[in-house]
Amino acid sequence: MRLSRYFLPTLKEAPSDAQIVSHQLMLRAGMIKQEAAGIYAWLPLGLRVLRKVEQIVREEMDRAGAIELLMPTLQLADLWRESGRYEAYGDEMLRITDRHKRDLLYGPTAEEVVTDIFRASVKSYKDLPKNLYNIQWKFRDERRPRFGVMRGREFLMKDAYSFDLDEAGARAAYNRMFVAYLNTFARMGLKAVPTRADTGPIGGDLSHEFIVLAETGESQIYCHKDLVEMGAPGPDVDWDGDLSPLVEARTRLYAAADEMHDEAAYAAIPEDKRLTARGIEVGHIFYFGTKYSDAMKAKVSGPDGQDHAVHMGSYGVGVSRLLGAIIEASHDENGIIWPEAVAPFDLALINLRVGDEACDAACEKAYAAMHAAGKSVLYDDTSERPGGKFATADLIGLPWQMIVGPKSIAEGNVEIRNRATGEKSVAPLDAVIAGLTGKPA
RNA sequence: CGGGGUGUGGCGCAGCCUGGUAGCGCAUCUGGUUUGGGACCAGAGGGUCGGAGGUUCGAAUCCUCUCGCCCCGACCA
Repeated sequence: MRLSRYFLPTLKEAPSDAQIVSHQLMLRAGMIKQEAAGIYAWLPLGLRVLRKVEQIVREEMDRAGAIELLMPTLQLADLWRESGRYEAYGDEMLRITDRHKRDLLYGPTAEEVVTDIFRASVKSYKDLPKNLYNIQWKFRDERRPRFGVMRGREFLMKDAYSFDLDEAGARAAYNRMFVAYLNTFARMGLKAVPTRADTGPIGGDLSHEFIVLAETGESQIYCHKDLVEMGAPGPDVDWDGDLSPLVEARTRLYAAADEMHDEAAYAAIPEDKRLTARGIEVGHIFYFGTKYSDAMKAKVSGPDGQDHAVHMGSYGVGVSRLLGAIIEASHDENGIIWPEAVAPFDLALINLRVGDEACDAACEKAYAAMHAAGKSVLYDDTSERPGGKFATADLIGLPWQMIVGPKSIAEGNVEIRNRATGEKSVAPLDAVIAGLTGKPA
């Protein structure tokens, strides 16, 4: 993409509304524009990142055996009356009436809809287990939206729902999601700590929040240090096998947010292994038994010939929130530093002297070569001055910057700079292209 | 929802206390000089001061109401 033709409204100063660094940087980098409290338009650069994050979530869900569908944003109130949540949900639910005076709502979550879909066709235990998910916009009319996309009213969420014949099956489904979440966040360059969470009226040990460590996070967490560095199991696990050892290796170590904190258990951790930190909740998984299947009569025939209410779990990832979390975890005083997996473009190609024959030719060559190799490039072909170009490139945080100027190109060289490390080197154009594309010069 | 702020050109702000018809920086446009880390000179455009009502000869400024947005608190992907 040529910057001269792109839509990238960057800001030198952050709007005073933005209080935390990720919000400020998203606005300054031209990723989002606020339309109302907690409601944002996704500008081209922001949308590219959102799509990348979404795709990673999708791939990891698919790998774990979940099946994607897409449920509507507008749901029927009657379905929620059936589950008993229509009145209970309160003011956070955006209620809408259509021209026929029928009560609708903008879905804050989708247990009712997915249960309705499930019960309409699944009648036998032989069709289990199933895990259905979608990545769809949600709306929760928060009392106080804040921090940009971290707590928007409208937000993009991946929500998955598992259906099993019994608790043992549900536990296996839970473990698959647990491992999938570890892999998902790791791919985005995040260290997400699974912390025990409140299971509500269901009880038991099957609810975890995944918290990304970041100084500006909203949650205070207490955990065993080893948990942070334990890493993710990776894709090559036996998804149909017993994943509990992987899960237990992590749940065995203490980790809790302040509302679940147990000071005595924390004190039992060796002192040099204790970690208290701030964090951002990016995922939440839980098992809720037959709460909805009972209320909504989602039953299957079991091997015993009897009807059984299915055991369900739900698994959420705040996709749009993840962008904020990634930036909170990865930025410096100059701007965003995107992990390669989610960067909106692979390379910032900076032409320091647009109109100079040698500079233009070198940039065009690099631009074409990168595209031929399947890499995405944001080519700054504007007549902006060098200082501004560098500032913009740092602000939007692409992993690599190739700097083409008249001084170095006279010797056939360009500069290549890594945004994260700041390391620079000067080398012949072809060698730099080869390094970036993985193809020999 | 309780408490506290705030609203003046695209962004950041001053002016308000003590009423006299709107200003600064950045950005934008034109011309020129420049060009390796947010240039310089000259010129230009852009604001019914969130909205409504009131006081007054006169309101960005004072009063009333209202809307938006932000922060702190209790809840959440």
